Amino acid sequence: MHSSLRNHIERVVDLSDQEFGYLLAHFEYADFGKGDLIFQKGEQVVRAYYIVSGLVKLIYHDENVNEHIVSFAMEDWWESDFNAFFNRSTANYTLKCLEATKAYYISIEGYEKICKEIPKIQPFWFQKAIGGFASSQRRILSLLTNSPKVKYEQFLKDYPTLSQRVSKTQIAAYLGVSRETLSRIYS
Amino acid sequence: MHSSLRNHIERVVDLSDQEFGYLLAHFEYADFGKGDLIFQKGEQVVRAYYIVSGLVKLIYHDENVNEHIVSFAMEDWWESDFNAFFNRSTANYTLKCLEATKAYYISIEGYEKICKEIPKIQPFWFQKAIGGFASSQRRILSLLTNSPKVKYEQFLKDYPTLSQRVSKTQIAAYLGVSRETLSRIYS
DNA sequence: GTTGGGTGGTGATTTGGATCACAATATGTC
DNA sequence: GACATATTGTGATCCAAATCACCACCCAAC
Repeated sequence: MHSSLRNHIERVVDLSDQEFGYLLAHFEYADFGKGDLIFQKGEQVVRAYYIVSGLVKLIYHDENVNEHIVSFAMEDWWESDFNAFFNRSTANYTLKCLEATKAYYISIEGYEKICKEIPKIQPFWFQKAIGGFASSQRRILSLLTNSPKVKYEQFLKDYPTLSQRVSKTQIAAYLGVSRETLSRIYS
Repeated sequence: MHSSLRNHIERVVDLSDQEFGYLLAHFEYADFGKGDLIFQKGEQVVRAYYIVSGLVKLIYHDENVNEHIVSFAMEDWWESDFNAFFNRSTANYTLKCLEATKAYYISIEGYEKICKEIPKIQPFWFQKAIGGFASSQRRILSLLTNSPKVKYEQFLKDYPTLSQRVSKTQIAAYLGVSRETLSRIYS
């Protein structure tokens, strides 16, 4: 259980048992059912989630209530409306479970406390942020550049496990392609 | 000259004269002409640039040598192939000047040294990273969601000054819309 | 069982935007 | 000044993908 989170962090920075214990004390653990909303657009308190098991999607609803997928996240990934989280503002996105999901979560206060008390963890967060930024840029380029077919192939290549757990409908929404077009690509 | 960089950083963290002096010693200053390539795809040493004046674009060339615009950057913005920079890998993108540009730049070694010697600067970098990530997500949503017209309107709203300095052709490439379509939007 | 929501394949039709083509200004530079 | 080069507008044509419309599943809930 914890070991998942600990291993995850220790891929970047080493922690003593004591340090990890202190860190863990700032997290809480939650269990969500399939279809649950972890947080919704407009909510005040946004937390950052480390997913132990399960699968979630971060979505944006436009004024026509169409749903757009900002990102997926599964085991060993972090997810949140990070803009809202770090700026203590209200959520712009909604986080919904596609599968039953177990996760650790932390508040912004907890996060800041940890950074202050265990400063050596800061590079860990920074690396996550850079990774997220880089993969967003990759996705932007894919959206700008690629045909639906290539977008889909790249998705399969980049996220082989994810692509087997998410419905084609969801993948289509993520790629910005209609469900029908996606279906016709590989048939 | 320096004051620009100093003000920029001090919007997030306060620095003593001594600290800023130490920091500045790790930067170099460069002057580029219009059309110059600051770095190119495939290059080994990638630096991070703080732009004092001028305007640049970060571009990606696909296999058909079509040019796609990852981002623009102007005064008071940072730019680099940050993935290459932080991972010490070769550039995936090319950075080209759209105007004559003056910039401070730093190597990854310099960056790491500063972080170590003046740890209180770390939140500054982190905030930049989060900001970049959030705006990338916004752009992804815009690409997924909006019509060319709305994309353009949002661009004008988000980057009023930038939109007056960049040619329509460049804006069209940034938005993922053809030059002709963009032209027809507002005529 | 049966009802119903989610999923996925596929045909027919429509359309928004790409592409092609050309003209008219700028802008630059030798 | 004159010649090349970017920039923008605009018409005509084309096509890839969206949309609309059905049907066939698969499962989960009652």
